[in-house]
Amino acid sequence: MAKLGNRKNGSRKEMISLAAARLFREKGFASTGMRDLAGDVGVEAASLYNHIRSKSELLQEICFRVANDFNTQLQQMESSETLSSIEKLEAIVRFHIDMWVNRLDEVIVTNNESKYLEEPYNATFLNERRIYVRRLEQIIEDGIRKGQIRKVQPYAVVLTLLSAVRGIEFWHRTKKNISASELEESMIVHLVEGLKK
Amino acid sequence: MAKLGNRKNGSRKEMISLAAARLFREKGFASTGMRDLAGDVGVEAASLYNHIRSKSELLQEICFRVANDFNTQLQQMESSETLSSIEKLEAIVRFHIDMWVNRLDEVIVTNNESKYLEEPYNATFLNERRIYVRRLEQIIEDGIRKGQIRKVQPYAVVLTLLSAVRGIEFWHRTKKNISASELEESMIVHLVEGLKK
DNA sequence: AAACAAAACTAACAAGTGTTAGTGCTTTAT
DNA sequence: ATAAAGCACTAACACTTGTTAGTTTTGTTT
Repeated sequence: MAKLGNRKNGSRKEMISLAAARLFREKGFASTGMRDLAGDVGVEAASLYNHIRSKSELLQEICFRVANDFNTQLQQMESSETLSSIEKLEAIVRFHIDMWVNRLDEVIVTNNESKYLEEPYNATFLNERRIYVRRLEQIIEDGIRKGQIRKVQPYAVVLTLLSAVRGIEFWHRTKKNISASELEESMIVHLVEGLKK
Repeated sequence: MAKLGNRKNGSRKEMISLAAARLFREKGFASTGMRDLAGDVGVEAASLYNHIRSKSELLQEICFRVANDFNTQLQQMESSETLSSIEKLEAIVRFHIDMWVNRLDEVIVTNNESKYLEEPYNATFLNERRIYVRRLEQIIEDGIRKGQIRKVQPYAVVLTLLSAVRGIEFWHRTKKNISASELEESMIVHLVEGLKK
């Protein structure tokens, strides 16, 4: 018998998840058929079900994998005792930019298609997002209290930061005369520099 | 006979378009069925076709109506001879915020669902967007040349500005202890103030 | 009241949806 | 070699999709 977590098994499942992320991004979750996905993987639609439980499961794995990566990095920043609030914020924004540059498919799907998660996953996801925003607000509030950050509306700033990096999606589409690192530096200066006291 | 452009006719079509915008936003274009839409309007699905040509047409009207409103306002700013570059930019960002606050359904559909436009509408739409970005870049380049704006990467700044305001979507979902005008001022300060020389 | 069009209805269509059942080939473990 | 599991296949299911045809009801104009 082939062991569970086999190399072949693993890579097959990964291939499906990868193709799903790309298709969900390009065509949207609802418009991506299992026959589309199967075609991309090079297999009949029914064969996919030897590797996955459902179409929904694919979306769940993508969304929560991404959410988990964001949460993990945030926790690392929170637990740092050497970084200033502004340095934490900058590192977090850089991480977001990095995710949007290097894992575009998954991140876009997580942002745009998470509403198609079945309950209770959808509710859980929205709740996790709310908490994530709250934790970012607290870093800013901390910074203001310690005199490292200008007096701003923490919630408004968090909304702006999280959304601003979504512009990278369009940068991907029309590769301009600007590199990823130039874009990153420009965004950091524009978004974070102005918060310093 | 009832005249074309009748009050009843007009309001019926408007009702359909309005309901479509709301449903397309909530459920996505692909997941919104004509039977869903008909149910919201209070009519059978087939009856919709006395007022519209197709589901696609509804999306086209929403997307190009919004695009047109953005283009019109941009043109007004471009043709101003009294405003400085930074003042133009601020007015444009305020207009974007205003659209995201007051016409959320249409704007979100335009942003998220335009990919479902049929050709050649999709290509036209993407092209119009590209041109819109280009024109914003030129305002920034102008401001830099005239010494009114700091030396920044115009393209990166435009991407950041256009995307940052998308955060308003989440503000809508979870009405926080912050008003629309507070949010607007906060965003303007965060996004535009830092560009001044 | 007669005429006419606007706009609602029912019924149906062809195509596409995610998914299951059942079968057999291929690979791995004993 | 033999048993077991992995994995792909075909065929089919129950359902939903956007849309059309044809008919009847509603409302306005002459």
